[in-house]
Amino acid sequence: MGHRRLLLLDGHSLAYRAFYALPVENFSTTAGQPTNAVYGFTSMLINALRDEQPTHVAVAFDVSRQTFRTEQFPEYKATRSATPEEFRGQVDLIRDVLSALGIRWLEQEGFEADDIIATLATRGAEEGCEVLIITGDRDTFQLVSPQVTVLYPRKGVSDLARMTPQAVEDKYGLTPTQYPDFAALRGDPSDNLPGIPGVGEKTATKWISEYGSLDGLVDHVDQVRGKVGDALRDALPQVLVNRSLTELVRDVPLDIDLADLQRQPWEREPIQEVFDALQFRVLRDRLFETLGHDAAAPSAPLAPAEAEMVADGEWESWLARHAADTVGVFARGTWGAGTGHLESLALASPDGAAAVAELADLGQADREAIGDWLNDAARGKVLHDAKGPLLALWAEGLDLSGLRSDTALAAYLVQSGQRSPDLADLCERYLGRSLGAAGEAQLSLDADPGADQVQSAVAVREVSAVLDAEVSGRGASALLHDLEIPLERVLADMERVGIAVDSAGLEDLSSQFAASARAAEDEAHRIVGRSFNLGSPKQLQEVLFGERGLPKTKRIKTGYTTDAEALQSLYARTQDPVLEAILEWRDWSRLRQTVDGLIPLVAPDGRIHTTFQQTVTATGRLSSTDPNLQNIPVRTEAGRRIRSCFVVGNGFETLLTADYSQIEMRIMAHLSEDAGLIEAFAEGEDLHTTVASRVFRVPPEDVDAEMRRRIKAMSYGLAYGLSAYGLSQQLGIEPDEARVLMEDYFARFGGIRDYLHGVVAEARAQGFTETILGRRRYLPDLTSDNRQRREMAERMALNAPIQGSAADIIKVAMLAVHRGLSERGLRSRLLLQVHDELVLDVAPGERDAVTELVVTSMGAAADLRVPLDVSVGTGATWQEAAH
DNA sequence: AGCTTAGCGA
DNA sequence: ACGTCGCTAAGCTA
Repeated sequence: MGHRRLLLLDGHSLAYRAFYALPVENFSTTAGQPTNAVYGFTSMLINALRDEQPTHVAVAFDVSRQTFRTEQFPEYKATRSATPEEFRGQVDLIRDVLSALGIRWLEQEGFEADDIIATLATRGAEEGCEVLIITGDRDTFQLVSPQVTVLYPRKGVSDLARMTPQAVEDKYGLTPTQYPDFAALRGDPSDNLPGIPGVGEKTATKWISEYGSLDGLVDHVDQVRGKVGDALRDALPQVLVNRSLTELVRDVPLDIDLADLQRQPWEREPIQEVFDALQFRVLRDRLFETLGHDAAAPSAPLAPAEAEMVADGEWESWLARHAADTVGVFARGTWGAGTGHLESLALASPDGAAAVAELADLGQADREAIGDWLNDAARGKVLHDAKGPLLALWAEGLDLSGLRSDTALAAYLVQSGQRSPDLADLCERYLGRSLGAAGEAQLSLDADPGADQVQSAVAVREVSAVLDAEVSGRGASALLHDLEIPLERVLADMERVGIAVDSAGLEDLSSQFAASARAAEDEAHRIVGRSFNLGSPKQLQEVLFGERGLPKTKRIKTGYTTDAEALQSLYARTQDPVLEAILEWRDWSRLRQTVDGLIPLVAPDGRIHTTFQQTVTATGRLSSTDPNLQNIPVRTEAGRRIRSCFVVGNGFETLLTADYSQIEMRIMAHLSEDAGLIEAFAEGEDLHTTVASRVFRVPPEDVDAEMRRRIKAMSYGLAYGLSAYGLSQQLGIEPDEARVLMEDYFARFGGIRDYLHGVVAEARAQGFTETILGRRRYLPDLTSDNRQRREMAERMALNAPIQGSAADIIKVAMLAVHRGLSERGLRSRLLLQVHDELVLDVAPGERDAVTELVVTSMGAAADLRVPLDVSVGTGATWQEAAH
């Protein structure tokens, strides 16, 4: 066995050091959680792992202030001020970091972290380990020996003094064993240990070196002359108390062996997750760099598969021999914006055979053989993120049937909430193997250039087997195989088709919006009397709060907010005309920006082909990128002019939009089984008016606009975990008034309150929430000691089943619509999904059939305790089709 | 290049 | 601190 090196850290002391060394305003998450202590601690830890290369690591924490020392001396550390608010919670975050890194942390009731460290250091040294201790507490200097070194932060978190026996002597003129004697004489203000009047470090050192130890000094205490001698004799009892408190306990009962502290192979995923949550990007990269060089770290590469050379004309027979169920396929090529280009396909057969087909090199017969195989639904394939390859295949005139699984979709269902999984990550996680090690071999000349691809194809096969079992174990097989996988093809189709736009109309809007923005900008500059960049929050703050002396708004990281809400309230108070001009400029330039973002994305076919992301949201929704067509303006007249530029396609009769009305409240009614809410839907009148009439106990006709507005905000807010405070803010009423409103609401709709409480309790017990189709969202923070994190998780738990079930339902509807169109031989086609809305191009003569199909499909997508109401509109533009 | 602010949608 | 889920653009900072 090689040389063992044990690294011990004092969690609390280092966290405190970091907390005071790093400005909290520079270290917090966007959610406002301070992270300076976590950052500083983690940074020190990473540096130590890198520089010291320990084989064993442990971190010790204090449990509480009550220890055997406070029993002996109640004043011990009594003058320490209360823990600052910003520090609290950060220790838990440090523990999260340690857990992710696989590093053990220890605490023991009645003892301080120092005692645990002393115990482990003593044991380690006895067993022949080299021991390194990082702590901000100088009492540990007594542990220093030839085997034990203390690393003591001089200042900040990066400058550590290396305290060897020699270094202790150089600094204090004393040996490490003499140090606690010296400390007892000197006293320690931070621990509230009194010193001796007139005796400082100099005298204390002199005495200890003269008499060798505190015991020696006590034996000769009568010989000490002068006033300090009297002071010493007076204070002697206290000095002895000091000495016993300073002595570290070296035999704390710890249920742990040195072997338990051995460094574990690290897992990328939990580390990624924790560091992402803390928003430690740089630190994360530094960590991976550091750990990447660890001997223990990298897992064995996936066994390299030999790619067979398939001769010209031999593909049909190769496929017949090898391509049984289920072949891993890895496509190389490019794709996006509804199209693509395929370079090659790597195939990995279950019999171990593998081959690569370079599309450009294929003869006619081979191409047909591969095309037939791809199209044969009876011969199964698995891919990773098949939507892109599917687009590329289509662009090559090929197609794909028999997609048995998709590792990206399976991984998404198993661990949503994580960023979209790439194949290498999955390989690492589910096979414990690394992917891409073949890349090194590629540097040599005789390396097989297809090795990487083949390896990926093998990985897809193997990962898929593990993941599918995992999915099945969670009861999510139907969700994967009957919903997400078939939907992938529907989305590819929607992307391929795209939606037609009126490019000239967009160009017009761009110049109109630009002109209006310019006018507002000129006006703002004129009022201020000089030119400045309206788009710069920084300059805007200078102008508003500096030059014009307007009252300060809500604080943000970089000063004071200038968001629209704040500017409007400022305007209401000050009537400063520049605020109007700024807001107007913002509106126009935002519109122009939206339009200018669309124009370059219009494809040569006159259509915009967005990309739907199927594996990014935490709740199961789709998202849309390049461009995002799920946030095209609709609320203002000018915004709707943009919608008017999305038009019916050439050769089609009309656009059709269909949306669910109040789907989230309907899901709430279903899940909560609240009789009142179910009845309110059954009545079919205006929902918010009906609910308001019950809450306010007045007939529906007496519900005025304000009552309806409040109830609507309340109803929707509930699904998001709205607090009384939040409701009061939104409605512009007092928190007490909002609280009364909530109480009245729940008095009539108690089922909702019970459901909301229940969903959080259940999620806390199970660790996850579930949608009506069994889509899970894991929320480990529900049991966090950190209130902010816990409450955030609770709101997510309230919302996820509702938002996620709505996503499930419209996905089911999309499959039904897509299938219905093709089964009925209709030419109309799905274009867009906007969470609760579908947009279609309707072919001539198909309006009634499509309307019927869409309404039926959407209405029947789920069997809820309330009906699913669908409203439909048609028109030449997206705007006209709205209803 | 990455973070922050702002703002659009459901 | 105080309602969820997204995406994009611009300015600013390193």
